Amino acid sequence: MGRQPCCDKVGLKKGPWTTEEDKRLINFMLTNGQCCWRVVPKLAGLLRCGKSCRLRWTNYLRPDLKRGLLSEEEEKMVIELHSQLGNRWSRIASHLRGRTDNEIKNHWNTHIKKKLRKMGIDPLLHKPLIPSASGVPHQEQQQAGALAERMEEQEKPCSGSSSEKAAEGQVEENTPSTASDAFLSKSPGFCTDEVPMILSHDILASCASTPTASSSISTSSTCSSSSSSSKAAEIKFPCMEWPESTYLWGLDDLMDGTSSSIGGMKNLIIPH
DNA sequence: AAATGCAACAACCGCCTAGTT
DNA sequence: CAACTAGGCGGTTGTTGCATT
Repeated sequence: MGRQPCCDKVGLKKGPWTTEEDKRLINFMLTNGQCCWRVVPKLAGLLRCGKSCRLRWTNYLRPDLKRGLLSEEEEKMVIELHSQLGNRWSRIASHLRGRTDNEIKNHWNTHIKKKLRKMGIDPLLHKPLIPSASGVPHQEQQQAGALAERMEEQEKPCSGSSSEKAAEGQVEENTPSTASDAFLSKSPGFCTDEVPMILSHDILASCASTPTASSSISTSSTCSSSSSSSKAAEIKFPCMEWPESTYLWGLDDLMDGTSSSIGGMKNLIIPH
């Protein structure tokens, strides 16, 4: 037989996370680090499934996350990476320090898509939009098919982790071939060669040492449109950035009045 | 000031892959 | 090797807050 089921899904809570739940999860993660998600809700005293905890942690509670809108540079990077990788948000996110796949996906759907369309660039294929009599949906359908073919071609040489490397290699080696590529190439100094990969030891190192790029950048260049978020940005916290909800209950509360929990952060293994 | 519409984003759902027994 | 699950990913939906009427 295989593993035990992740959760019985009976009596589990759904919907938005409460402050209390966030607090419990953060406390647990700080104390124990990331382990088997299946046991996290049980040990943390949460009526959530492990999947939900993982999502909440990776997308919102992780201390190394940047908050607020993507900067112009980040947007360019996303467009460039999307032109090469398609909707592979997690892979795109891995090139952007402190950003999650969910965040990038949302930003793409709400901001970048519109921007590109306004500029006459198709957000799917990164090529100039061609007005067709049959309407956009049909056109997009064709383009989606073309993209799929393109992606397949990119993936052909190998599979699994090796294909991942291949895709990344292509990102670095490809010359501008699409409209958005051309647009991006107009921006001097932007090059995917310079895109840093986030490795777990980077994160750990940044938490353990000096304030990171995320803590210095996010408060200024990526300030959120919401007033509450900018309120959160006013509060300084050494070497890591916490979401607004975290600020609300106070650091003493969160850290349990000890610095040992921060030390515990060193043991965290953060994916991406 | 209230109602309505829209935009942004957090969270869920379902599928896929890799790992375990 | 087959059966089964955990974890991860991408698509979609639901909720919330803001802007406009």
